[in-house]
Amino acid sequence: MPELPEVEVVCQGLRPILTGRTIKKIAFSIYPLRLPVPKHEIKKWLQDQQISNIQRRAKYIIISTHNQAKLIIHLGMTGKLGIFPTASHLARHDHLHLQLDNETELRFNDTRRFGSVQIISPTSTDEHIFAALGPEPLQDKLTPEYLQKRASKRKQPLKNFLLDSRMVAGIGNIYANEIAFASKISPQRPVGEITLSEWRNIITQTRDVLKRAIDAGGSTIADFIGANGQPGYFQLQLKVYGRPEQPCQICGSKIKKIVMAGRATFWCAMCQK
DNA sequence: CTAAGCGCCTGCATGC
DNA sequence: TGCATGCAGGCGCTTA
Repeated sequence: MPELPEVEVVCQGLRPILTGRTIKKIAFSIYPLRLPVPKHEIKKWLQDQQISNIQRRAKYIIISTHNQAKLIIHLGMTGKLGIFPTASHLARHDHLHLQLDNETELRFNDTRRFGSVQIISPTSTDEHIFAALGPEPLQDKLTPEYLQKRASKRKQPLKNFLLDSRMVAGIGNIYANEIAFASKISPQRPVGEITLSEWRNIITQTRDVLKRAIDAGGSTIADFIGANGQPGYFQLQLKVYGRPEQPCQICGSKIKKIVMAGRATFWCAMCQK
């Protein structure tokens, strides 16, 4: 499910619910996630701590506590977070639950276990989890000049470049496709030859696509808080992703599908050059 | 340094 | 009905 907009919606939904709550009890499943779960450290730093804030960086969810610890959750491909009554049954693939001081608990469920749960201790200045990440697409640090510089002399296709979190943070396969379409640039165009004004437009389109997706997901926050954790009706607005052989909404020619960097890639060969 | 490929997992749709 | 195959929205590691 989750790319930047979905993760942002999750953070927005969790913020008013979790902020100010105290973590009373922490438990884990026996299954490993993609990275080793530091169970002992998590209990050590989060037990009986009050939650101070919920933030997002790239696709990471950051749950901060008053002792300056940070719980870092990545949803991977199939991760979900939800709030449930403490008394309710755990579901298959629930891997972490944080019992709160109001008879509810936060549960992390991840079928494929591509997600991760990490902790940054209060004393640590080590933020290596985030060290290599490029700028947030919705923040001012992302500029046309920056992108042109990172792209210079590279032959890498635009779509692969957009998917590289070291260049820009948080863009996944769906939105890389949608951004290339909105920018009218082929996903296969080598980034080294993209002009400054094209980069300016790519940034504009990126922000537009992501913001509209966040807004669409935002309307379903109430759903996700309950049982099913399925944010987002933005899929109804997707122009190319998942629409092979269907007519382009701009020119009517058939949407093409190929595989790039091992990922499904969709585009309109008429509109995107 | 860049760029591509693989593996980690489960579940679902499809075709025989 | 069963079984094999391919595919899925991420990302870190290895290889060239």
